[in-house]
Formats: sequence, structure tokens, C-alpha cells
Amino acid sequence: MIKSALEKVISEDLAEIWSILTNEEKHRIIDAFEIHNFKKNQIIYAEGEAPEYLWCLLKGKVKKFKEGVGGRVQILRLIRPVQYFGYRAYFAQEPYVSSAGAFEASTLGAVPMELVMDLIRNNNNLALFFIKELSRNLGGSDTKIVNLTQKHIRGRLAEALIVLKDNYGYEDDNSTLKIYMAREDLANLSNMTTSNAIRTLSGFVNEKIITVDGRRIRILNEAMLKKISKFG
Amino acid sequence: MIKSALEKVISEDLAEIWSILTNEEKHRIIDAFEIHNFKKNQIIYAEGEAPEYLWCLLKGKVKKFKEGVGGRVQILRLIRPVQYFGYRAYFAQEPYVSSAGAFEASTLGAVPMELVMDLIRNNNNLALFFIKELSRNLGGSDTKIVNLTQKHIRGRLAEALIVLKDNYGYEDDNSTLKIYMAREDLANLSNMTTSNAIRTLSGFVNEKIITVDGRRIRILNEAMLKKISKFG
DNA sequence: ATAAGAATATGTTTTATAACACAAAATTAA
DNA sequence: TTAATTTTGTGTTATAAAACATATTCTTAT
Repeated sequence: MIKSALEKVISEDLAEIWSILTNEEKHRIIDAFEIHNFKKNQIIYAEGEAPEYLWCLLKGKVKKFKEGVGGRVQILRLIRPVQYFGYRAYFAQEPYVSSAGAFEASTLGAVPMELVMDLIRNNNNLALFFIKELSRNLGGSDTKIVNLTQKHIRGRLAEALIVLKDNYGYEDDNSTLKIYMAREDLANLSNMTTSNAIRTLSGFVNEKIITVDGRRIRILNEAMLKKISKFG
Repeated sequence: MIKSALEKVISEDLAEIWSILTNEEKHRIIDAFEIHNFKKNQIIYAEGEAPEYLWCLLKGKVKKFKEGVGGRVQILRLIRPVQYFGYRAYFAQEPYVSSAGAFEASTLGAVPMELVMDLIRNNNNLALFFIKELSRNLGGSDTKIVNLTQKHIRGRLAEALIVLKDNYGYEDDNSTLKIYMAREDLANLSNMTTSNAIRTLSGFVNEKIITVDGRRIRILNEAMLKKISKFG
């Protein structure tokens, strides 16, 4: 993807954030924007680093994750085009507390945070955009704490599958998840070991809730998944 | 506590947020402010309700918590004077996802969020204040996810004790926690059953890391607690 | 095309922690 | 003050999920 594709995103208001900006502000961003391509599994930024850019995912899929006890990974958030990330740590004036990596080959735009701050200072609606975005993320994070600590394995995995559907949607068949992720990632998303993710997934297959073909997951009974996710 | 005490907080810049405002803005808040007193264990707002106020804790101690599977409670955040809360849901334009309750008899100020929004729209530094506040909370929430899901019981309880110290500090003896909370709250803070909180606390007493006298907890070896919290 | 390494799958064992049970102490209410 | 209720403390049992072990299948590199 080349820069013109990005200009299209910005100038045609393909994402909520851009519709807030004046034409002059849009052009300042277009001039400062840098395109970066990342390969599958490549790290975009890592925990502990100093934040520099507002990242905008243009194409591909990205995960935000954090390493904990003994290198065990927790996936915190899934990013899809056209979403923004990487700005929280800059606003908090602290190093990143989590890392970002590409699930698959991805194209991203990077806007220097200094520029973003400059725009915010002069455009109050942009400030309000970030306030809303951060507020929604914080609510989601608080809810995730309870889901991950209190639900049992089946509930956590069922929820992870719903989250994958909500974030990346279905293929044209209206039932196959559009993301093809390793069992390990599925485990890291739902706070369990890879073995247990595989085992529990097999259970869902036996119960005819899903079918599995390699990394291709088809959801046959979404209502049942939601029920399992809710019960705990 | 009467309103004049609050005016003091505002006009003398006792909290970061007020130093941002002009005198005119400060007076608009002082006029709109309402004082509310809450008894021990009284609910300030509950999950599912529509957010209306920015709450400012003037005196006492407050917990933010969320109920999960089977009514099990997770304490998400501890509030001390002079801190602000209750605004996230309003900004996110959604009902509260968690509840707030008083640990002990507390005095709070309530500012209508409509007024706060009005101030934000006209004062960019106030917007930036909330952006920073939300960003820090979000980082903390993400870190909490990993701590609560990956650490073992001893690590989680040790961390909870450190969190209590960081939030409410020590008495004059420089070792007794200034908060006196039920074992159940301690359990809800560190994601375990009350029995296990009591049992693990007894373990720490046997190891001479703390002493316990009813709800009075004295920390004898903070370094060891930090070590256990980090996982050792 | 073949070897080497990763990822997936599944059975078995171990362990951390919840669940349960009950007693003692401390609060609260009558 | 006494009775009732809540909170704290401990021992025991049950169980969910990790840890471990070992195939098998799928990728990737040579």
C-alpha cells in the first residue's frame, strides 16, 4: 500500500477521527504520515519502549499483548483497520506497558505524537475523540478483568471466539471467522495453556457448536457460545 | 464537612485539576457543586446506572468494584482524597460498568458532568488533564489483568498489601496500614476466596512479614512483600 | 524431496485453589 | 445484658486447570 491509499482514508473520512479535522489539519497529517509494513508476527513496538507515534492500522490484523509471570503472554486487545493505537502511553507520559505485534502481514501509518498533541491543543473535538476512545477502552479493560479472573475455561474460550467474531467478522459464508490464528494465540487471548485451548476447542467441536479445519474456525451455534460465555 | 471546606480545596488548588481552571471556571464549579455524605458500605453509584456526576472524594475511602460470576466481587480501584471518579462512563456514553461504594464514612462532592463537558469544550488543558488521567488508569488496568490472572495467591495478596500502602499509606508508626478493611474486601481486591485471604495472611504472619491485630495490619518487611508480589 | 522443526492433538499426573464444614470470636441488635 | 448475626480462623475434601509426556500432523528450509 502506498501513501496515496492513506490519503484516501484521510481525505474521504473513512474513519471517525478524520471527520473531526479541518482540511488544513488533514494536510498536516498527510505530510507527516509515514507508511510502515510489518511481516507476520513482527513486533511494532515493545513494552518498556518510549512511545513516539500514533499508529493507524490500514491493512492486516494487530494484537496488543503483555508478558507476565515466566514469559506467559496475555493478549489485551485486537486491532482491525482502520483503528488507532499506541497513543495511551504517550498521553500517560510513561513507557509502553504492553507490546504490539502483527498477526499477519500488515500496513500501518505512523503519525508523530507531537503533531497529534499539537492538533489536540488547537482542536477540542479531537481531544474529545480521544477522551471517548480512552474511556471506552478503560471500560472494556475493567470488564475483561472480571471475565478473565472469574469465568471457567469454557466460558473464557467461548468469549474469545465471540470477541474474534465481533472484531474481525465472518467470511462470506457468514460463519467462518475471518481470522486464522494459532492455538497459542487463542490460548493467550483467553488466559489458558495451549493444551487446554486445543482440548476445549475439541470439546466445542464434539458438541457441534463449531467446526475446525486447521486454523479455520466455523461457528455453527453462536447463541450457544454466548450462553457458555455468560454462564462463567 | 460543609461547602466552604470544598471551596478551599478548589480555590487553593489542593488538587491538580483545579490549578488548570480560571477563576471564573472555578466559581462555576463552586456554584454547581453538591456535597454528599455516605455511610460505611453505602453505594455511591451502581453498575448499569446512567452516569451523571463527576465525583470528588473529599474525606474517607472509596472502592470501585464490579460483580461477576455468581455475585463474586472484584475490587478494581481504590480512591483516596482528593481524587476524581465516575466520569469514565459519561465520556464513553454508556452506563456504568462498575459500582462505587464507601469503605468508611465519606464526604464527596458531585459536579454535574454537563458542566464538566462545558468546561472541557472551552478549556483545552482540562481536556488534556482527563486524557492523561484516563490513559494512566488504562495502563494500570492492563497491568492488573496480567497480575490477577497470572500470579499465584501469595503474589496477589502481597501485591494487594503493597497497593493498600501506596494508596492510603502508613499510620504515624510508619508500618501500620491506614486502611482497616474486612478480610472479604482483601479477598475481593486480590481475586481469591475470603478463606484463602485469611489463610495466606496467617502465612505471612508466621513468616514475620506482617503482624495482624483484627483489621490492623502492620507491615514488618515491605521488601519481602514486594519480592513475593513480583513472584518468588 | 527430505529432514528438521513447529504446531496440533490427546492422555496422565500433579497442584493450586475453590468449596465445604464447623468452631470461635467479634459485632450488632433487641 | 443477652441473643442473634456477622466476621474470622482452620481443617478437610473436591476439582479445575496447569504441568508433563508423547504422538501425529503440518510447515519451512535445505
